[in-house]
Amino acid sequence: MVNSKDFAFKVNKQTPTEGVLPPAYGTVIDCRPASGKRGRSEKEVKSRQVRLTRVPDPDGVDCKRRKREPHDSANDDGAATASKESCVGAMSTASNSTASAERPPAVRKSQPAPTKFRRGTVLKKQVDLDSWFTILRFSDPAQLLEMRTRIASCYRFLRDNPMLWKHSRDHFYDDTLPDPPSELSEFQYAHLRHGHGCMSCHTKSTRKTYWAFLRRWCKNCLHSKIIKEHDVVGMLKEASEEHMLDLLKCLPVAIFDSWDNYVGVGPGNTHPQKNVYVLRDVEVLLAQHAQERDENPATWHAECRVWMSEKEKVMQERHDFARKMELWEDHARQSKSSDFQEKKTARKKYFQEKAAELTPPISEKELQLCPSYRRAVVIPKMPNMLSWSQLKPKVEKEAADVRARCTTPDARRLPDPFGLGRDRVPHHLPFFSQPSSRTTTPSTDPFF
DNA sequence: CGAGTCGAGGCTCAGCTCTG
DNA sequence: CAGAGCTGAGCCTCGACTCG
Repeated sequence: MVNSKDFAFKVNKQTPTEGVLPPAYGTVIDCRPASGKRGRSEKEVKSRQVRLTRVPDPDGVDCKRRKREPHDSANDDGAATASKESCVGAMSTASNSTASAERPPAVRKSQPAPTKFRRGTVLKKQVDLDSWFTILRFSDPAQLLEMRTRIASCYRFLRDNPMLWKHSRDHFYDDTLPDPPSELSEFQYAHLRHGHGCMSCHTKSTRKTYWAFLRRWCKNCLHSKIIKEHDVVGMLKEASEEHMLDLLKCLPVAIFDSWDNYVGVGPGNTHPQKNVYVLRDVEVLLAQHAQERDENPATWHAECRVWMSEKEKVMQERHDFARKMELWEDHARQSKSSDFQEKKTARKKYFQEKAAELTPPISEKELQLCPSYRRAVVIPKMPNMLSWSQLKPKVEKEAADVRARCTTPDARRLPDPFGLGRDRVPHHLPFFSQPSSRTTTPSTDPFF
């Protein structure tokens, strides 16, 4: 920020982006005291935004340091314009400088200030739907889901624009997420990925989605709904012994381990893993099978195979998708975990370096004894000056406490802080140096 | 200049997942 | 199957910023 007599000139954040950059601008904030004529005649002195001009500095003299010409002072109202023109003039070539000098100063219409959002204040100007579409295309799918479920006015818009979800998904996950199967809408897909809560008993904390079943259930609900393969075979045999094996292929299947934990999408053949189905899926399939058979008894024998192959195709698509999704989740989990580990390591290293620079320095072993440090290094975020400034006073206090404890006459009765044994205290630490056998009183030196 | 707002980061805890 | 580790939600504090 540059202060120039009654004006504060703030350079707004210019985030670098791809492609052609928008013209840089700053905000001129009018700080003149509302006195004299201005204070009475003008209702409101508005701050304004102006474009910034890149000024080459061949002579090492920039616009701000330019000597003020006598005619400048004569025209105080046009000071800003004149100054701006001189900057532009410095950038212009010789050929166009004359032309630009002759041209009357262009009156640039100041941009309206961006709308400020205030809690409890309804915006007067509505944002049009095209703008919303563009904004939401680049939003986090989890955020879209939140908006669709919580904001009534967004519900229809998000419901009627499936491409919005797809673009948001592709953009946010960089095209790495598998496309949903045909039986799943984009919203349902997002709901399974980002939603929380059991879809049966509505337990809030459930997060695990069983992609083989396209459902998110808590463990209790999952176990109450599943049925083992030999029971399914019995049910199918009872309905249609002839088509039993084909019907089995029309059902979503998952693999469970010997402790009844979900392993992944099925079918699996390795012992002791077992194939598990959802009872409701079996019941629905059998009901549909019976209905189709009863509606067309004459042609059913011929149509049965077509009907089942359609079902099988859908199920195959689901299983392929579920496998891809589980692989993706595995990969995402691993990369997230290694990313967190890197951040924690960086945090540890940064805090240790900063602690070593203190007076007196705090060593790594001392840090390990500070609860605040131990808590701080498990937070999976990159360290910065702010996080260190928050940790520093706590660590200094705790390290001082540790030192005080270790030097009191009772210290020998306290648990060994390093677990190294009383005679093996780290001698490199100044405050752990062994007291002389002749001195029995604690040292009066604050740094021991 | 004080009150209000907002976002970032710290911290805790319950529930979930992983591993042996 | 149990325990360790991870994760996200919720709450809190603090500093930056805005408004009246």
